[in-house]
Amino acid sequence: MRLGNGPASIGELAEPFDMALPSFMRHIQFLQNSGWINTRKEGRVRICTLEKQQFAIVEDWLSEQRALWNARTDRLEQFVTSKQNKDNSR
Amino acid sequence: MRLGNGPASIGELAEPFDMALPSFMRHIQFLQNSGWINTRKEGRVRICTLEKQQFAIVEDWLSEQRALWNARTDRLEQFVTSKQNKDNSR
DNA sequence: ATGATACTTAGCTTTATGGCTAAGCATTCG
DNA sequence: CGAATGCTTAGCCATAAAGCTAAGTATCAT
Repeated sequence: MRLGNGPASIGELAEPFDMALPSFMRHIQFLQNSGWINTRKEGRVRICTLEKQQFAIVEDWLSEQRALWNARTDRLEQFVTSKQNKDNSR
Repeated sequence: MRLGNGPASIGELAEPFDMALPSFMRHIQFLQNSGWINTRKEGRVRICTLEKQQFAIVEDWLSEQRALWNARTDRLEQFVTSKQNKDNSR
């Protein structure tokens, strides 16, 4: 959430958490390895930024999947409905 | 992905995986506790279905967050640009 | 040049995770 | 009724995760 406001240093990100810095760093590294954030070193400070494209990718994937599911559900409902109509018309 | 096609039994879902059934069950339970799927018992068979709303919630959250970030970035760019203009007009 | 700052690295400990087998319990088939 | 099927429960084990402290390194400020 914090990174949504723009870049921040490790120290700033870690500050609200009751956790030793090395422990916090591993979370940062994990997020970077997973492609959610990027980091660069500015002097002795490491700056973190959000990898916004990654979030766009996830959103697109979700959107696509849901569209597929819904299309399938629609076809199923259509089938059930048409079957009902046939039965009713007997 | 399989559940996107419609409901399926534990056995059917587990079949492609080289994993003992109890182990697989824990994955199912985890997904259910996390709200991604739902299950019901039909005779001795347990049927799993996708909790589509959950995916919609995530998609909405992502969409909202990204909109916020982009709005902020836009304002930042606008600020930088307007500052540039002032500097240029001296 | 020294001390302070902001991470980093190394190494350790505790706990959680993810897997297994064996045995149990309903439900369905013959 | 007895056997087969489809999970479930119980209990165990190996490994990975997530934390810590202590010590190290590279900047920055004086």
